[in-house]
Amino acid sequence: MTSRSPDPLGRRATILDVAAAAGVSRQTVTRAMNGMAGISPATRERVQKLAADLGYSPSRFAKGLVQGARISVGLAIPDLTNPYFPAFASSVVEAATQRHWNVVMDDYGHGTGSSLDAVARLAPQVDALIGYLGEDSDDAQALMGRRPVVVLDYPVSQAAGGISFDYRHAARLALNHLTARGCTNIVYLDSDQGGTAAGRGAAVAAMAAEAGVSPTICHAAPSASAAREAIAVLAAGSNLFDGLLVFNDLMAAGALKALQDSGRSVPGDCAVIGMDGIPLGELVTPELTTLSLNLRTVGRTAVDLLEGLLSGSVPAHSKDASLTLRHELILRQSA
Amino acid sequence: MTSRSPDPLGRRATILDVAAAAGVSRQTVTRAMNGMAGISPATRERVQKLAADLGYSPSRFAKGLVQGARISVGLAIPDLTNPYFPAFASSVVEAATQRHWNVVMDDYGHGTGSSLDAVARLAPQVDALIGYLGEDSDDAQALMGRRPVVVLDYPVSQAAGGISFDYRHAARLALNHLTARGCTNIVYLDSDQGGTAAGRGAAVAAMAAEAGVSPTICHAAPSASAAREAIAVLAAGSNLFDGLLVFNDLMAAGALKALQDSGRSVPGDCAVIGMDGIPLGELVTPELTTLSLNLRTVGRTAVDLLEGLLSGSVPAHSKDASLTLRHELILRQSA
DNA sequence: ATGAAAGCGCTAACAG
DNA sequence: CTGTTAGCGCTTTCAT
Repeated sequence: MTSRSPDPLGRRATILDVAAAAGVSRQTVTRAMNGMAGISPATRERVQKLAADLGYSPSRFAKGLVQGARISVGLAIPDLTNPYFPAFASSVVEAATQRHWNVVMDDYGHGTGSSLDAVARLAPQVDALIGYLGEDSDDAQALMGRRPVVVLDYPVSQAAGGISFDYRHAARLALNHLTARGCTNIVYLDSDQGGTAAGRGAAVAAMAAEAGVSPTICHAAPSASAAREAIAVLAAGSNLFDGLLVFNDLMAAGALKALQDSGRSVPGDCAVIGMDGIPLGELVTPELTTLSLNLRTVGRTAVDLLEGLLSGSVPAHSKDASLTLRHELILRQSA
Repeated sequence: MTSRSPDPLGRRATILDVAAAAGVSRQTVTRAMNGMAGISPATRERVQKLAADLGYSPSRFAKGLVQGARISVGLAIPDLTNPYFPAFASSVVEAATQRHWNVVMDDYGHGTGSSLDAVARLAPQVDALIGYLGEDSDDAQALMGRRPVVVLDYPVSQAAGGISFDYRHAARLALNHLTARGCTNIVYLDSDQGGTAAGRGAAVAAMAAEAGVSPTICHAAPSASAAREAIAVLAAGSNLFDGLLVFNDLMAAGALKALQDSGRSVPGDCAVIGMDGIPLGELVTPELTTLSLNLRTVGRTAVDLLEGLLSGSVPAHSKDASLTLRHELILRQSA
């Protein structure tokens, strides 16, 4: 293998270097590299080999500048560590890939970052944005200018479009099921973080009022371990709750463990309902009854919406740019 | 808010449009947009407002071309749906973000795609690649030319660098633990897919031979449900295995469910050990004993290595570019 | 404080 | 089949 080893850091070879080495014009190099017509097989191969030897790869910037490159969408996600988000991300990536878009992923939960940091990082790199942006949604759209932002799980105001969830519907489903089961002492374990939490908590409160039940509300950080601890404390107390609705499936899984640790049987002593419908729910014991969202659908819907926004077939801020999806109650063992 | 609504699809506003609208030179616009010195506050604000109204955002290509943009690394992953990969991806994203790199994510498991398709999509977009590339590793490096590829869980040959796992060590740990527990009839549930599977399977076989045990080998697709089914079938048979080592934690979780369904207690009737150490293991019942990898470390190591490769401080193909990480046995309840 | 010129690396549109 | 010209949108000089 002939190859000088060029400093990895130093200037990369350009098309001109290859052209010079081959003694041809840069156009010929273009033709060789892109499999275009109008070049003799001999030159093509010679050029290609030379290019490989020189370690030449075309600058995506130059190429993008002249050709207008494929769309890249930024995906801003709070925490890849909560299985909900990869499941969602996965479907976004899939739908994007089908359209020959690429997705630049940013997880802002890790550092101390806010979602706005993520957007700031993403904004110069992408043509559009999908994300769980919460209260930063408006600022995010400002940073993106005219480029569309699709906000998940937060009311669209400045954002071009968004997807919300009908939490009142979900809460009604869960509460009805619990009361129909005979639960009289219900607790709702909420996330202690704003944004989404507000939406879900408020809906649960409203629907509880409507159903004439008054659940105990408690809070924990949105992780399995925090939920486990919170429920452990609660279960150790005198509260003999017999129904538990949890902010999300991950937390519900933690709650299940705590209940089990405390010797309460599920659903015998206490029925448990999660929210999200992630695959994890089928792996825990007892298997988790949950308000399920088809994550595949959510991701696909977000990308479809974005496509509409990008093409102009869906006007930004229009009614069609604001979608609402509904949860469905999946009965498994825990309730 | 003054704003003509420009066709979303049509040509985006350029710096020249803004300059014309403001009646200044493009240079002044640059200065206004980038907060540079040498411009009166008045003009700056006027230009900024105009830019916003026109929906102007600078072309990342033009900018990248002239400035040399931040590094983007491609991340090629087989299946975001297996919790192992998001956990890994998460740490890569974190480490990359700290370096002001961005990561373009591609999940090739979804479609019928091979990892090479993912690399082909990624190659024109990125400066470097990290991925679970298996047998496509060499071709991937070819597609990337001189740009470094860090391969995970597969021997480095053409790739610039890689991270492998010491499966013989892992297998020894597990087998020793199982035999020390008194297991005499051990089964190894392998993935039915090549690549990584080969490495793990071979290591288990080798270490079993060394330990003088001869496990039953069975195969399933690398998903919880496939594993569950495979173990259900096995458990229904006459094989009274008392130790089960599983290809990964996800499959182990499925196996646990199957054992439970079949009425065999874990670890009483059968001890179970998983591999990977994903958080899921703590949520299942009984909690999963596993050969754990610190995923956070794996991701960070991959990014560190890539940084070395990129800067030239670690020569491609060198000894230092080939790292090996070891699993650690975490004892929980299942074995 | 502002403007003019040059050029980043590539490909499209024409020559020849 | 190959080479020449132009120009993508931006920032860097270097003037003014």
